Amino acid sequence: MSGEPKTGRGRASRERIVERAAELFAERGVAATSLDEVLAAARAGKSQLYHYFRGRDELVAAAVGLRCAQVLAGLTQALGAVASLAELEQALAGFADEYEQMGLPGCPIGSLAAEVAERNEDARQRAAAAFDAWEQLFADALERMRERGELRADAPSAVLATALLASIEGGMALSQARKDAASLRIAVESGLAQARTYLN
Amino acid sequence: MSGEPKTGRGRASRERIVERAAELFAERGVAATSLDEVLAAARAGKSQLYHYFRGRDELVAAAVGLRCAQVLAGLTQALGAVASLAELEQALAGFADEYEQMGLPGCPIGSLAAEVAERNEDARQRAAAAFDAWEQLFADALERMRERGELRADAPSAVLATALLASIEGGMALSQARKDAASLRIAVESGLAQARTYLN
DNA sequence: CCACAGCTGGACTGGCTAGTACAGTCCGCA
DNA sequence: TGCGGACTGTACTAGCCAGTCCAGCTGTGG
Repeated sequence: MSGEPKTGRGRASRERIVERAAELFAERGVAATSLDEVLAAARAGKSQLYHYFRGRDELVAAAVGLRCAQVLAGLTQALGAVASLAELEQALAGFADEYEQMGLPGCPIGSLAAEVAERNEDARQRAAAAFDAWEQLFADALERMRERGELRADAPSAVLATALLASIEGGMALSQARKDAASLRIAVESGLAQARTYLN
Repeated sequence: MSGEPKTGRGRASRERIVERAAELFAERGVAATSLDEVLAAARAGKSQLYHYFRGRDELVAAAVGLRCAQVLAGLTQALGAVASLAELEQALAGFADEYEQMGLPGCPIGSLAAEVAERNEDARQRAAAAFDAWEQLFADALERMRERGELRADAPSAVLATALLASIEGGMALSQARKDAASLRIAVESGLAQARTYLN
């Protein structure tokens, strides 16, 4: 029953499994990845998996959580210090470039979220929390711009952050389906334009 | 090998299969629906399926195509005659209400697109074409507004349409993950605000 | 009323899946 | 050295899956 590892060796095994699962789920999709594939990649056996997880769903939730944490670490790196519109523009342009270079996959969080939302409540909550955190990064950045006087005092940073995130998320969805980065770039620009509305 | 039906009876069988497949794929996801489930729902046997389709992938592509056509029919109904910002606002508010009432599923096109994009080129193209058509509905509506003098002559209707669609798509993704319609409403409002920028 | 192409029912195959069972190995500790 | 709990390798089960196969039904043109 889903025991936490109690030795360094056990912890290493558990982590190896979750890491590989997160990679494979992100790469091929959750439904399209079997436990056997995960275990082969992690060089582990069934007994390890069921020693640490109650079943597939619990592994999926853990892997989604790990993936979200990894993505958020990158986003925090890129957005955590943004305090001007120019910096935000630059960060988002970098994001779009990276995304295009990876061959226009889905959103690393959004794809998992969509696949998991109706089927695994725990995993859904982790993805939703990741969206919240991402949105908060935008809100904080906008707040900093406001404090520095770049944005007007009445700029609704929380709302703008939601709108910006939705634009980016939708832009990635369109770009993935169309295999063309143009949609994402337009969406990002539109989100930024919305913020510029409140420029001082 | 994927023969088109040559009698009314055959055509009815093929259609029954595709219709049920489209329903089940939309409801439970493509990967989570087996051919046996589709065939049971359509009251058909394996031999019928393989009489009309080369295999699963071809059925998936056909079902995605049908679903997209159905959704587009509804969208055309709602957006085809929009010629003012007020009408656009009303149509989108209606769309958000409907979406919320359905219990915040994913986007009827976007979910299929995301699931299918990396795995079934034919189906991906059909979803992408549906996005194109949806976007064109927005572009046409904005164009009508411009012709009527509501929008300035320099309003870039194609770009605004892409941005609006991305906002909506992303809003639905966020709302699905969060199980809260607020994100979608904010995203829609943001897309509209972008258009209002070009109001005369 | 027959021929025959189009269509249909459903049993069957082989491979893969999640999950179980169990016989171990490893290692800190006394 | 040997006890005991943590951990591991692997064979196994039962069920499901896509896809195959073929015998038989249907209904239309001659």
